[in-house]
Amino acid sequence: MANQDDNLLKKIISHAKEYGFIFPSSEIYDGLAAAYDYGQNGVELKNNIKSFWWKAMVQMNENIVGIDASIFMHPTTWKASGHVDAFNDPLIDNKDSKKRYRADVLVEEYIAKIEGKIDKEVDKAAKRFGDSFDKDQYLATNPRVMGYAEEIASINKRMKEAIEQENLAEVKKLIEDLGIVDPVSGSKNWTDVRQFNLMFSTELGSVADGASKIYLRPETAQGIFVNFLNVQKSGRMKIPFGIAQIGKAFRNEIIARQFIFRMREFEQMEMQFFVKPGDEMEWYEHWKNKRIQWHKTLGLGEDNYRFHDHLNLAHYANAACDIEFNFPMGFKELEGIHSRTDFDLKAHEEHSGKKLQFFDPQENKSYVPYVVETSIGLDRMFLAVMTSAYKEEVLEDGSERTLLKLPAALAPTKVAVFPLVKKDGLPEKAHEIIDLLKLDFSCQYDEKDAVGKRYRRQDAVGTPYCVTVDHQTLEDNTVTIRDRDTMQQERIDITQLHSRVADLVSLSRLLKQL
RNA sequence: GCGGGAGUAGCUCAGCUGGUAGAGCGACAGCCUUCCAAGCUGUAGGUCGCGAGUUCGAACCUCGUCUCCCGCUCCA
Repeated sequence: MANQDDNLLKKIISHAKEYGFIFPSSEIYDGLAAAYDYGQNGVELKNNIKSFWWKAMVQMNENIVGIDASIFMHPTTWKASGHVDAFNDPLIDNKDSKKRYRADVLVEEYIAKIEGKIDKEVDKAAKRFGDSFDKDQYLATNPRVMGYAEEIASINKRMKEAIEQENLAEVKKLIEDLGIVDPVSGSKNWTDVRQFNLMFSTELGSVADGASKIYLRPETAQGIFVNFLNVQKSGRMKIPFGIAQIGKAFRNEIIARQFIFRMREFEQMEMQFFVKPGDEMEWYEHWKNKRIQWHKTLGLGEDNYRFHDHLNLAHYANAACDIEFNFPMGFKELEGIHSRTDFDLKAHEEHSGKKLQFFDPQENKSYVPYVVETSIGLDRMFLAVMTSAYKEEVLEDGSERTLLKLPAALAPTKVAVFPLVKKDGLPEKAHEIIDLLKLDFSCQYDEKDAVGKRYRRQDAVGTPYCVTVDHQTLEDNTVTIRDRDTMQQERIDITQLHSRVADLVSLSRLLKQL
């Protein structure tokens, strides 16, 4: 099973490359780890996924609007969001237990042990001296306690200096000098200390002293939060309302793996829905339902989805779940739905000094709204679509075909048009048909090789419909239209072609089902 | 980071105990004119991941290095 699934991922990777969906980044220079480029078919599929999401979220909901915020944001944004403090850790691994620790935490724990010793001395002394015990005086005069205190001060000083100078070798040396052992393995077999920064930083030249270090955003959500007031005021938005955004985000993952599933540069489709405090659970349930409905409408297979409720909640959330998809490597997170409380807006109020509140005319008072977030990984969605679409079929005659059963509305090419043979005016007629269709649908023309081979080529890139011009076409203006999945053909009049195709491949057909 | 596997044509791979590269599919051009891959002819495409070393000679042996895949670790 595992092997088969490994093979499936490998096949999808090869297929994606061979047919222009996804290429390894900078391949001619040996590639760049975990970065991928979307090719000519990939970009179409990706754009179609975006479009389906955007229309489902923004166009279909009167109270949701979209924005496109800058990737660069004021550095304080990330202090407010908690990203700067929470993910700037010196990490160290124990080679025997294979456990990873925060180096500063190991040192703090060591200090805590010494503090424990001081406390013991204090307790002992308190018993000895009885009522006349003066703790402060004892701490200031007892030689043993003073020794401990000095040791703590010295460790703290070394640690502080090392961190400030970003001298990771010194941090390691400190751990070695202190003889700190792994609590699991009991060994002192440590790796070097490495700084783990979740966020990519870069320099912004023109910003004044000290503030020139800025980050590439690790999530798009903050671009929405900092624009909460702008959108609410300028759009005259009333609670409850939402702000949607599609955009790139960057995370320096410790390990980026599994094709486009976990990349350091990726694209998110997020919507933050602002609600009245107290209503958040109702809306959390609402969006759980809405989002799973969106997925199921695509028809990738209902069994391929499941919810996973978070038991350990993040610092900002009071409820959270994932929509997981059955990827080749198993069920993995595809989308997150989080009830983020008022954590973010409050944090931005504190750091910016601006009121980020909504005045409720009914209640005649202002409040900081609560937020329900839906956040889906676009690249992961792409992989989910590819995973469910990739099929190897054995046909009745024993021959095989490889095809992508993409939802028609997402397919990079909607219609391929072929002349049965490339003479007798058939190619010209085929081009006329393309001119008729290309205003609304992405089309491809192909006259090379036997027509069966051309069908297979289109199957491989997921084109849902192929139209073939034959000699009869010249007589009665009809063509055959062939369905990718069933390989069945139907002969229809050219004048009906446009409306027929529109009906089959349109996004609105899916949107109606939401 | 640790452990395992792998890098040869666009894809899948072969290449013997070392003798300076092959196949199938694919692509392109042409022939044929045919409604579901595999008819015929021709063409293009590889400093065998990269760098050293051993050797008269390295895709093959040695060392180093890079990249990819899988598992563990991390994933607000």
